[in-house]
Amino acid sequence: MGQPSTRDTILDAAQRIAAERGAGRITLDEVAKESGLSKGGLLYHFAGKEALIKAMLERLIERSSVVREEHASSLVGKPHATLRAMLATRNRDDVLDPHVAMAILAAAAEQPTLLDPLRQHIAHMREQIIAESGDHPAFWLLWAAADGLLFQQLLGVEPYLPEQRDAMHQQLQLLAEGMLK
Amino acid sequence: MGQPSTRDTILDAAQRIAAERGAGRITLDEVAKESGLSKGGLLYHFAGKEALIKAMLERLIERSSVVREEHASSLVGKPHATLRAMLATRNRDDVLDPHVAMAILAAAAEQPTLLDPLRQHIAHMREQIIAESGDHPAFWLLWAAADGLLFQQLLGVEPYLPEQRDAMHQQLQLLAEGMLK
DNA sequence: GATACTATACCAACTGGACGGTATAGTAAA
DNA sequence: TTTACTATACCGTCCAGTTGGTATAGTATC
Repeated sequence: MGQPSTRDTILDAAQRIAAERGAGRITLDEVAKESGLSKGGLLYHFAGKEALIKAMLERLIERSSVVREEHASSLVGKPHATLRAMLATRNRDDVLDPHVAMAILAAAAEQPTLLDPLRQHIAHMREQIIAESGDHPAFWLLWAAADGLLFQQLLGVEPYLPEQRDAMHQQLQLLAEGMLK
Repeated sequence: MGQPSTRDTILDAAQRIAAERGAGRITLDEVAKESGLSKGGLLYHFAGKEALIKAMLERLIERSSVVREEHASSLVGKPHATLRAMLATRNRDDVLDPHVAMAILAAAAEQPTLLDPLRQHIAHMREQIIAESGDHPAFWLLWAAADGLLFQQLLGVEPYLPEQRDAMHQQLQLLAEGMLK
């Protein structure tokens, strides 16, 4: 593996700030300092703050796709591979730091179009699942449950105990097995 | 019914701004103007912006509680009344405007303790459900699915089609009926 | 019933800091 | 000569919060 591109260095820095100091601390000045660049250098790579956040989101989507597709490829032959892979990899927080997710959420609150790349990705996955498994409401309900567990964790509003978290995801997969069979 | 208190007038104004102009437009100046008060007058009633948002959240919680308890009381005798009521009233957006929810989410991104009233409310509902129905992971999974549908709607990241939304909620309640028996 | 005082509910103007973005001049490497 | 920066200074705007004051209503006192 070669050294990361400057772009990635910047995105790493932005993520580090979000994770360690909170979503609200992602300012151009701070990101520049954290990435060891000047502000001018930072703005050379990203047209503005919005572009920076959008790039963070896009990288996140790509990475989670890689993880999911990796998992899906281990399920070859079995039915509902994409759906299963989604449910199985949704809770891996090595790919989505809560603080980073909150940073994107906060930005999306003021700029809804920012989530467009995500919406596109979702539409794509929807198509893939339909092609693989058909279009049944139960599938979307499983998806919603997975999203629910994720959002509850992100916002710290789980009704269950923290140590139950993994059990909840297992439970969901168990339920899915039953429904998909 | 008497005229609303100034506090409520202010909270109404803030919600209106969020709903009509977007979450990012809730500034003290705008809320003051919209509520027909001066900024000083506004700050007489709320110690600061955080207090204002917190009050919005608290009023939202209270209102949704009223709706839910109303529904629950129509289920007297039947088992799992609270859980059923939660699932049945979760999708009523007359009580939670998406933009208002986003405003609170955005604020929570920078000030996580802001959601504490919500966390307390959740803990309370958890206890109530456990007392009524016991502590079974399946219950929390139903809750997660309801939250998932809600968050997907708030963020506009539903995998299903918009016109399927109500059907999804019905589907969830159907599933719940099966699980709760 | 006039006077003094207090609490409540505001208003208008201002301050100060944060922050996104721009500008400029220069450097180093390929 | 283009690409990829550094360094620094600066601008404009937004916006939370402060300050010092006013109007009104009520209460207590003499």
